[in-house]
Amino acid sequence: MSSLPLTARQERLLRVIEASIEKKGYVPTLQEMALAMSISSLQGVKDHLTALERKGYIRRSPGRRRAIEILQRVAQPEGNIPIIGRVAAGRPLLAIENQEGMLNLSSEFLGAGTHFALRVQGDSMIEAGIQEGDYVIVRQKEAADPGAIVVALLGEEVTVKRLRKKGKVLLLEAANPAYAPIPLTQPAPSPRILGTVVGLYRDFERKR
Amino acid sequence: MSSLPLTARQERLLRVIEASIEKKGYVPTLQEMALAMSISSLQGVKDHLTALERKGYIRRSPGRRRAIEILQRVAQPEGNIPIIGRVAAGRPLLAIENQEGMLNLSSEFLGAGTHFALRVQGDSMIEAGIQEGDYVIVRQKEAADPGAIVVALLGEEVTVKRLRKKGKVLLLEAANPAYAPIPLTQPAPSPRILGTVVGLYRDFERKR
DNA sequence: TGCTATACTGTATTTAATTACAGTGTTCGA
DNA sequence: TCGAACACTGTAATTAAATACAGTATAGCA
Repeated sequence: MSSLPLTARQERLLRVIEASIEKKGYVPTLQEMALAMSISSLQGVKDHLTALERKGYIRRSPGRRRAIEILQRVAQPEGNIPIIGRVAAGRPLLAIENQEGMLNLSSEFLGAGTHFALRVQGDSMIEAGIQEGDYVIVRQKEAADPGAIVVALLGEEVTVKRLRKKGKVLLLEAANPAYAPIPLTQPAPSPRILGTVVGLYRDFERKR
Repeated sequence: MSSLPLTARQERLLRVIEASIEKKGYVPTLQEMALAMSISSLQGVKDHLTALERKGYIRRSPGRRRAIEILQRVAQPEGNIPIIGRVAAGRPLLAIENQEGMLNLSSEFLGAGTHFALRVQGDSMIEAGIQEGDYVIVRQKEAADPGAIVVALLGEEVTVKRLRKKGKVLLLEAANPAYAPIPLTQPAPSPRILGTVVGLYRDFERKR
């Protein structure tokens, strides 16, 4: 499925075309592409298009105007949230190897920032209405306000907890009396906040 | 926001254009439109486009080729679920007047059928992890299997309940002991099943 | 050292696609 | 009954936009 790598300029052009389709709904002309790429000759653009076609990213119908079909996108469209499987220590959180799938949500519900989705394991947040198997939608950021539901990394494990302030210490508190609160300042596997939970999706059909 | 009504042919053409953009990623030519509409003259197509522009559904850049921007769609794209506000008796469920907004979800999570979303009011399903303010995603159908969570119309009111079979009678049962089960055969405001709940979305940020 | 890919400039040519013009017939409200 | 919107046919003219051709320059590989 994955094709030949693109050069910086080729990727840039593909992004220009994708942006026009996203925003306007139609493919830009070579002139418009040249303008967006700061290339003065159409041939320069055409060469890039030929390369993009050869590498399998687009398909053109020779002769026809503005007939460029995008076969493989480079920029993921707005509101497309990767579902993270295992969070492997060392590897960056949003590395492709971690991704299990995609969840699409209209951006009006999301707001700004980088988001990812995570499947909830265990029943530690059951009293907050978050069940095992639910997908939590997380906005990536290192800090959070007390009271917010956060996703934290504890060694190799990822947990969903509520952030609490008891006096001067910040705690990760489960919404289940069976679990003890964890102070953020805990040594050894020191907790690291990955982001705050901004949404939740539950699938009633394919839940095992 | 809502524009002038379209004639059957005008709506058909708009759907043809939308389909091409959805499938191919680019606007069809007048020739292609004429072929899809079974019109032999380009002028016929052009007349429809002029009408579509006058009515505010598309925007064209005169002279430029394939520069049609769709301002208002007729066919909602795959995975776009209308959020129903009040369900007014008499009016069809999915009438535009009822719609409060749109929720976009990738179709892999939805499956086939017509879907709509509904904001949950009250705490009758609290023990099933469905809270007030949550959006339930509903697949429209009149019947449902026992055990499924359904959306039912009770007179003027819409409720989310679990369908149960007690002996021979079907009951609408709340996941909250404060509410009594309602038999489906109840007279007067006879319950009508609108669909089954297939998903749930909770927004942690704009929840009042 | 020659070959190939990348990354362009600049002008000329061609044609896909829109636009223009001139009609026909129907329906429908004023 | 008359104008206006709708729903087309058919041909000719125009042009937006893709193609073609002729170059320049750099980097990397074998």
